Amino acid sequence: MASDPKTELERILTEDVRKLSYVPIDFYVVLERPRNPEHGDFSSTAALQLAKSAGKPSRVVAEEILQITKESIANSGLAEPPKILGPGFYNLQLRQNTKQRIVTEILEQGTKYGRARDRKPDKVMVEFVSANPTGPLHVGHGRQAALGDAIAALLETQGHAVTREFYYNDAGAQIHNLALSVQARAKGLKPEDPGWPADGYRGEYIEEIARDYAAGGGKPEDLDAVRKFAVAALRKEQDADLQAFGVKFDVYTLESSLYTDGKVEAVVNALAASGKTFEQDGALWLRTTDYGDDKDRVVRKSDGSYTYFVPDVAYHVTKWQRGFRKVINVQGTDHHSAVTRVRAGLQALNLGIPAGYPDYVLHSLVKVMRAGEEVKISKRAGSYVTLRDLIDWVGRDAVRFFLASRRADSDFVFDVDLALAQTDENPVYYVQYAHARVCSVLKQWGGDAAALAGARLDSLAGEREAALMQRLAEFPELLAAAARELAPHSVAFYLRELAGEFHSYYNAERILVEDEAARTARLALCAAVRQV
RNA sequence: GCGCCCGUAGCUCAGUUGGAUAGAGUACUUGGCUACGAACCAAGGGGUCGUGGGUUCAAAUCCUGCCGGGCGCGCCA
Repeated sequence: MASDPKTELERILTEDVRKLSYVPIDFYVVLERPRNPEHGDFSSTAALQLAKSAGKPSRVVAEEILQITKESIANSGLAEPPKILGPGFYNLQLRQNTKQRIVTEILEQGTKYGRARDRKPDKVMVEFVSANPTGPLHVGHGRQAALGDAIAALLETQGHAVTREFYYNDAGAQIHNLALSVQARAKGLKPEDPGWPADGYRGEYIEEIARDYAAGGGKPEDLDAVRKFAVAALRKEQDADLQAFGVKFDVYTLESSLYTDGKVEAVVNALAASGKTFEQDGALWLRTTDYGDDKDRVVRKSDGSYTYFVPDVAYHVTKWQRGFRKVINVQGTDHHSAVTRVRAGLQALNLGIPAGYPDYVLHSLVKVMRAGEEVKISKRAGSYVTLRDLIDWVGRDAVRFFLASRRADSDFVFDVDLALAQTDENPVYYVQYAHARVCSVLKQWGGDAAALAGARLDSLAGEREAALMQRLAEFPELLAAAARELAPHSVAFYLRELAGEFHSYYNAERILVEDEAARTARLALCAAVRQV
């Protein structure tokens, strides 16, 4: 199985360069892609790195590298003779037919192109959204849904078996609060009235749920029935929102199940047995400071109940016990204090869980702008903008693309007017348009697209064609890096660039030219772009 | 006050084992449809990379002081 040109060239260069007396035996030559096309397709800064230990100017080292490698490069047939530029950059230009191979490869591999060939043994979980059923999903949940689903998909491209999981609190004080709020509404109270629950939810949806509850014959006095009805209604609404957003989960885990299954109690017992706990003021504490926390944490309160921290640790123990050796939690930065705490709890249990388990992708909150002002409320939820609002305003695809196309930890301003007024120039449509154009030109051509994999590609020698082919060749490496860094935004940027280079090519060159060989070669290139 | 994160073009943002002249989109100016989708393209102006030091062949990137912003600091969840 032939490796890609870059890997092959790195191997050849590394082998040769190590023959130089001053080069360490473990030195690797790494090829980078220069921004400036005049610097070739690949470059190495090996000479600059080695100059010091060699005791020679970097330019001299570069010349020596050039001499010792030029024969192997020529024999490989992959690249033109190397060149030295500037202070000692070693630059390689691929031969035309080396670049052209990528088009055939993409068309032969189809949907497999860019994906890892081998299955990874470790099961991976991505936990995201995990909204409590106390209200409609907000834009922050939307960002999590877009990020989490994209991260899961990225990990799948690398051969991992990925589980998408949603965890929610169905038993805590917030749920009780929800029940009291709906009950108050069912009794005819309004948020402004005396007797309204102290921290009650005030959104319009509370009134709707109360009305539906009464319409179904429910009695306001039966708080347990109110709670069940309200939770079911909100779960249903959240599920509908996620479906409208195109996100599906494999597993839902309820916090209450951790209590009923004895998982929470088991964790408390294990922590107490670990020797890492102590009693103070009638409460049981865990020395999380031993694991880098800034203060110790209460495990069991003086009234005998547990803090939220305990089921959280118990939940992550179940992830480990279910065989997930890699777990990614997508959460808002407002949860970052939980990171150290949860990891500390897991460490204290002595189960062999690594110190950095689980991974976290923390995202900043989304600020929604409309008519030049920040939108902080919505009709339905009251105190925040809902995911449903965004979908209704600008459409599902645009919202997903936007929310996943920014680094998670950057603050994000979502300007609704911009997305609305300039729908045509939205990046998602720009990328989709490139795909549509390829489909259209293939349709006009009317030939058998499957046969393009066998097309002769010699005529693909133009500058734009070379740029496109190189961009296409980067895709597998890009996917791997994006998966490794849990950074789906880099895929969005890549697609923007690929689409841009395609549009530029398409405008400059006619695809359906008279000459048959040139025509099929160009169509093959277009089809490869479409595939990626 | 302490901890984590952020500060790059008017605006929204890329730039991650430190590399060559810091890039896109948007907005603005100008040009391009009798040929494959103008939902597009081509060209132009726009920068003390918050700021002062340090590390080195090389710093937007690493270290550090300061300034500004976000989030978190409960026997809440």
